[in-house]
Amino acid sequence: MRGEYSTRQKRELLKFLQERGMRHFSVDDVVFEMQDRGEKVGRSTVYRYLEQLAAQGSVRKYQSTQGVTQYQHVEDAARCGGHFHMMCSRCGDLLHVDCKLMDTLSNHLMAEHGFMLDPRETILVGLCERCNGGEAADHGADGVEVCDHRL
Amino acid sequence: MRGEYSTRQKRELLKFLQERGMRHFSVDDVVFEMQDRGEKVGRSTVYRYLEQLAAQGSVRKYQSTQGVTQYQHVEDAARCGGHFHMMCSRCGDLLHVDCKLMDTLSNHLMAEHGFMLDPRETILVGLCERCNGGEAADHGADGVEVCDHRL
DNA sequence: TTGCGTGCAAAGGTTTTGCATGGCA
DNA sequence: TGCCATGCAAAACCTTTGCACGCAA
Repeated sequence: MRGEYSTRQKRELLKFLQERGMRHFSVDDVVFEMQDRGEKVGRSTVYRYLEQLAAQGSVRKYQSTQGVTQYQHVEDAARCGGHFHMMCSRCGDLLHVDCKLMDTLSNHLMAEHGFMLDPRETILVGLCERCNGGEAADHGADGVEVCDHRL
Repeated sequence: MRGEYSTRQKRELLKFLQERGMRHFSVDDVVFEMQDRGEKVGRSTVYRYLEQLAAQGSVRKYQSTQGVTQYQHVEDAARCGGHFHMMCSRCGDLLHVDCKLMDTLSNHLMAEHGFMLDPRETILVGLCERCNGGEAADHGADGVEVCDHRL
C-alpha cells in the first residue's frame, strides 16, 4: 500500500514542509533546497510524494501564472477544509479566512448559480494589508482570521 | 513596430474572438477551428498574437488545472474587470459571475480583513451545475451570468 | 524476503524561439 | 523596397512514466 514506508526522502520533505510553514513553493524549490543541504532527493520522488500528499489533503496544488505548479502545506487538513484562503499576489503569503460571509457566498452560488464552491480549491487572490500599504494585519495567534460578520 | 500590419491571420483570429464572446478557449481551440474553416493559421502565430493581445489587455490568460493556458476575450476590459470567474474543477469550464454579492464580499474583505480582492486574478473553483448533477445552467447569451442579488 | 520507494532516463505535452520565407504598406 | 508577420522545426520547459535497483519492514 502507498505511503507505507518511512524513508529518508519522505522525512526530509516533511521537514521541509514544516519549516516552510504555509508559504507556497515549487518542486524546484524543494529540489534545490535539498541540494544545498546535501540531502539530495530525486525530482520524480518530489513530484510523486507531493502528489500523494495532495491526494490525502495535506498539501494543496495550484497553477501559477507562469505555468509552474505551486504547492502549499496545509498543516491541519480537517481544520483548513472548512474555511477559505486568500493569497497575496505580491508577497505570496497565504491567509486563512474563516468568515461567515463566505458561507453566505457559498449558499448563494449554489442556490442562484447552481455552482458548488469548493473551499479546498478556491484561493482568493489580491493584496494583503501589508502589501496594500495598510497597517500590519492581525492574522490571529494561529494565523486564522475568524469573522462572524453576517450582513 | 508591433501590430502594424493587418494580415489574414490576424483578421481571422479577431473574428474568432468576436464569435467566441467571452467563453474561454485554448490555443488548440483556435488552431482546430481555423483548420475546420479551411483557414489555417500557424500555432506559433496564434501564441504570438494572443500574447500581444494579452499585453494590450484585450484578452486575458488563465492557467487551467491541467496545465493548459486558457484565453478569454475581454470585449470591454472595464466590464470584465468588474466581475469574477468560476471554474469547474471537473469539466474545466470557466464561467463569468457578475454578481452583486461579490462586490459585497470585496468590500467586506477590504473593510474587515484589510485584503484587496483582485477580480482579475481570483478564480472561484468548484463544480458547475452540469457536473454537479443539476440541470444545465443558463450561462447567458454571451456566457456571463448577471445577478443583482444583494441579500 | 517482499514489495514499496527511489532515481535515472525517456517520453509526453505545452509553449517559446530561430530562421528563412511571405506579404503588407 | 523595407520590415513586420508567418510557419516550420527545433529547442526549452515542466511533468509523467517505465524500469531496474535500493531499502524498510
